[in-house]
Amino acid sequence: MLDYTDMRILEELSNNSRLSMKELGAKVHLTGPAVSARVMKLEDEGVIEGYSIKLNQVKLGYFVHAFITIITESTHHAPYLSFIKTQEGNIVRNYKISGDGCYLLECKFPSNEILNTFLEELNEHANYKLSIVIGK
Amino acid sequence: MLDYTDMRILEELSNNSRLSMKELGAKVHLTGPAVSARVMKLEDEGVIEGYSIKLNQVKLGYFVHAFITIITESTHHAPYLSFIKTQEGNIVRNYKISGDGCYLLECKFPSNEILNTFLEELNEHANYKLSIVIGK
DNA sequence: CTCTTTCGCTTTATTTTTGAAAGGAGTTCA
DNA sequence: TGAACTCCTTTCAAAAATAAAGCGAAAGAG
Repeated sequence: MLDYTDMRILEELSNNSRLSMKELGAKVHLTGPAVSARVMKLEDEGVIEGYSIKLNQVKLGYFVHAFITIITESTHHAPYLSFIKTQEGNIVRNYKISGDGCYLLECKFPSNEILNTFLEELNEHANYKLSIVIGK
Repeated sequence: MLDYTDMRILEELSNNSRLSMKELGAKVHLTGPAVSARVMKLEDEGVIEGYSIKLNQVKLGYFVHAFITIITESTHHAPYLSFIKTQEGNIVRNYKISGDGCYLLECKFPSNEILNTFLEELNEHANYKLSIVIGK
């Protein structure tokens, strides 16, 4: 289904999704129209879900990056879920998980103070375990 | 430093980094050359770190997505770190964290069998707690 | 207040890229 | 052998990017 050239295309677009079709073609030894047709096929098949940018969160003012394991006390998660919907600016992703907790929440904050406020509000809806990202 | 238009640009490029400068300009009420200049400035400042694609991991054959909290027994992490370097295809990211563990490892696997093999090898270098991603 | 500089934008014009269309080579299958 | 299909290249018109020139508002100096 996906051949080596397709993998190479995905690799190159992962590194730089703004390559022109001509440049991308040169990298994978195809002409512009040929590579363009393959990319469109990958989009249609849903292999490529979208095109995005990598942002420097520190330069956007988010100095704190954290993962929070959520343990909801009760069996209904709605209060927690509606709470995080009010916190979209700080939330990167909310993964439903099996294992040690119900959710794994990846989030970002401008400061520890704001993280602290967040945690206090969070604690009204769920228990948590906090991991601050130090590197990489 | 970053004004409202810059934020709008980042928002639009996050949704679709392959917009033409002309289309992007229309969305933020600028001409092509004007947006292009702003985007180049955002790149030079390092706010935009790169352009990438979102891939459907399931369609690439990765059916299992997991977060693994790593607890290294000894104080030197080198054995663990060199082990994960041999596993690049399965590893999305390795975060150094404070909190419950030394690292948080995000990874993906084609099957539970391959995850199992990975865990057995991992266990030679570190203890771990496994969380499988179920959704979102 | 006026002159000058700077900044950010638009307009214009050239170069480059995209994308549609036509056609060719290799493969499969009857 | 030849029809149908796939995947590519070539060609060319339309669209976009890019470089350059110029405009107008804001800031600073005399």
